[in-house]
Amino acid sequence: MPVDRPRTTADKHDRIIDAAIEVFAEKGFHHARISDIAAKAEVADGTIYLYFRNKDDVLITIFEEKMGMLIEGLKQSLEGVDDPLERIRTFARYHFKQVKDHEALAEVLQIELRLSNKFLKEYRPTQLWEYLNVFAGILRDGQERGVIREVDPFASMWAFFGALDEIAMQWVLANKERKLRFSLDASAEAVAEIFVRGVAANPSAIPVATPLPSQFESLS
Amino acid sequence: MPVDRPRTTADKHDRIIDAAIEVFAEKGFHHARISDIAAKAEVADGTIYLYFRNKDDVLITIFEEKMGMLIEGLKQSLEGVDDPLERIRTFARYHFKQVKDHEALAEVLQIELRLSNKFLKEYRPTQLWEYLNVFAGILRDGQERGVIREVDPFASMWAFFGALDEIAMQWVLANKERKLRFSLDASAEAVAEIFVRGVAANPSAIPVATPLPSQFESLS
Amino acid sequence: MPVDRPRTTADKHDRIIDAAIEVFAEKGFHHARISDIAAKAEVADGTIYLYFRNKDDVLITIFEEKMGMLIEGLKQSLEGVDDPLERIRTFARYHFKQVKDHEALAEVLQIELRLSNKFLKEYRPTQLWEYLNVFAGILRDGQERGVIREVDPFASMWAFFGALDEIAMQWVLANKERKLRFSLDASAEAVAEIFVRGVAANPSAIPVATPLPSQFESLS
Amino acid sequence: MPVDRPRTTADKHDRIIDAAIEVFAEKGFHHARISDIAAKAEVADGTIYLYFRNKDDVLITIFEEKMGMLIEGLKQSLEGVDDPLERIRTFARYHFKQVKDHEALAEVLQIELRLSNKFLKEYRPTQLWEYLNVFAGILRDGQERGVIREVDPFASMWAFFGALDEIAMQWVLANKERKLRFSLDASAEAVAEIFVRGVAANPSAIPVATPLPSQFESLS
DNA sequence: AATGAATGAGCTTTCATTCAT
DNA sequence: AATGAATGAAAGCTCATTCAT
Repeated sequence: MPVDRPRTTADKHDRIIDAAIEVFAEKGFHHARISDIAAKAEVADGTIYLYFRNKDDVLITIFEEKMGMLIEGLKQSLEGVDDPLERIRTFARYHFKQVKDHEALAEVLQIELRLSNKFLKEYRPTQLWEYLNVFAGILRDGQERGVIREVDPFASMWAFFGALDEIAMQWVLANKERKLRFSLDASAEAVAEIFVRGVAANPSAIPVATPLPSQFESLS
Repeated sequence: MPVDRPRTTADKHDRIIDAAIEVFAEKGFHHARISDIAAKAEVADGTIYLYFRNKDDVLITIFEEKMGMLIEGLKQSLEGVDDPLERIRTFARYHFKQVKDHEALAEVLQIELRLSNKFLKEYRPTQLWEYLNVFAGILRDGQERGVIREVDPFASMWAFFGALDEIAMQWVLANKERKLRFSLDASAEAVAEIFVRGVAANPSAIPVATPLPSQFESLS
Repeated sequence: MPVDRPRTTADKHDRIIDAAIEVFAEKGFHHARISDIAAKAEVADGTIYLYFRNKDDVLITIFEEKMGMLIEGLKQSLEGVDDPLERIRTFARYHFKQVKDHEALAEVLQIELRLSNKFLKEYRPTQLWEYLNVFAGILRDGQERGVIREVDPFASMWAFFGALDEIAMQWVLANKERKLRFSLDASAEAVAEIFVRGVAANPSAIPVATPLPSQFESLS
Repeated sequence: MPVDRPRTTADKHDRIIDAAIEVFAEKGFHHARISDIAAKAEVADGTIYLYFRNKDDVLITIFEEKMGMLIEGLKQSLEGVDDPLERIRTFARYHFKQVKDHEALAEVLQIELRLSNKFLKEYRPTQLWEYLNVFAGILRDGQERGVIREVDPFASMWAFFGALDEIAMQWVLANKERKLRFSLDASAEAVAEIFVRGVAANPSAIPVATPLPSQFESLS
């Protein structure tokens, strides 16, 4: 019964991923050195290349694995919610909650990932589409039920994601610089409300919610 | 009427900017060499440093100068339009028209600019805020007139921009790879319609437009 | 009668030389830019090339002109001194006095000049030889008079200069760093005494001077 | 008994140092490229940076390691010599012998090292002080024995080194240009004799040596 | 599987110098 | 004589990746 085998277990893959998230968040993808990640994961530099093709692959893998988890979580969050319009709200709330709950990961996914040539220009983010397809599915379902008007699910889905993403981006950047952060919760409601009413077949039937206060003033 | 005055005029600044846009769009910011830009602008490498601090400064300057022009153009486009909801539609149409009309520039502003550490992490894009403030102004004006409901102008503005930007991004990326492009015109209408209804005080009064067809299928 | 012609006089040559001494002393020869010198001399960059072949030429000219003055001064200092041994002492005292009285110039001549490839490897410092020949002359004269023994004037001259120069160098470096400086006056006496006795035909006849105290302790 | 083991041994440090001495002597420190050194040492450019911080560090390391050896050798040379005055002569002879026996190294230490900003302005040449302290030690010992008069060991030490160094410098420069070289052996005796008599308590007791002929004529 | 020493490609930027005005 | 905008050469260093052990 081996005592003191603190990190021997072959969880090297995970250790590298976790180390990379921290290092990328701290120094940025471009300034992060493989040797930094290796040191933090307590493996040799070369070992990283047994698990990943190259530095970009580490970043991409972070994206894929974490997106997989996010998709799972999203689906779970939506499980108990039936009304398509309420599902839209749930989606927005879930999205921002993840950003708030996983700062380092959010920084990597929001910022560093976008700074990668490979990701932006060559990679097909299948996982992202799957994530967004959940939204398109909500719309299609709502359209079948007659709750949502005839909107193009694809255009709407990208617009929705763009809105969530931009606000998440601003929040992460502000958070990174320790500037006064605006409320992500309020943002979730605001964005959700615009889209709910924007796609609803009968927007007049939607009860007017009192908007949560205090938004973004500090940024302009 | 001077024919063939190849490089006499002291418009070196503009020549460098224009050359840089082409080179950045073609090779990407990171792979673009100063000497590439200099060659295309028909100046010496060192001359670029008489007009710009460094490579990043060239990129940032492209952003600032072109955004200045876009803001001007946007304001002109809105001049004849009175109805706040119609102004939202005009904004969206204008935004996408610029993307379509200036491919190289759009590629630089959509892609290369985002790949710049300096821009993303250090630069305060005042011009972007000014651009977006036009949208916030539309909302405030509409709220005063009672046409637009109580939405947070800031959150809405970022959501609106995020939606436009994401779709523009997808279009530019698809365009870059010569993949079948979806219709930006249709997207403009779709996004505009969501936001118009999303922020309208009385959405039921908005006539249902027949959505333009054919969206995004090629991307998924 | 021209009023207010502060710098119009065609003393540009001198203005450039003086500016260069200051700039070289302050930033070092390598880091000094021609434009720095031009700015301080209040002339255009190109103007410097009307008066000097290149940057090295400015440095060399400083050496030549200032050495010319030093040689003159040295000869004047020696004028009233007849005894060859005393002339050696006078030489040493004069050398160190110049170092102490002209800090910026000393820094340029002691440090920056030596850092110049051109000066060290290509230039024939005729002026330096003339300066040292004064010492060789003292020796030869002393030998004719029988006061100085059969030493090789050339070897002795370089040894003497080396000794003066090394101590001057240490003092300038210490002075530059604002470290506690040792006494140049005491050093003059010490070095002079070694050489006086070292070359004297009859050293026993030389009265033993009480050495000045406090030397160099701070440097080791 | 392995013949032909060209680069297997992990003596890369030494190989780089030796290559650097040759390259620095041949092309000068400033014109020597890292790739030149790497090629001569038969390692990759980057390998040099595994062993040295930068180009200056290579130069400084040459100084430190070689000075360490010189100090050792000096101490050995002095081992059998008891008389302080004779020890001074031994010091001078040793110094010049090293210059003559290691031409490339002498060129680097005499010339290139002095052309280095880092070395001249920032570096504290501890090893040099140790080398010179040997001389100061000789003086102190001689003073205790009453053989050497009351001279300041510090001033004398720098003067002695300056004298040796200047003559070595002139010889190396002349040697470099293939000009007629003067005799370093004769110079050793000449300089030694000046300092021996210069610091001796009883110079009259020193037998007059016939000076070695032919000095320096070719230089003036 | 793991290591880590070794590799080598890649390019911005400065600034002395020129020369048209 | 004077200007100063324009030129263009030149190389150190980093670090992702490899591969012998």
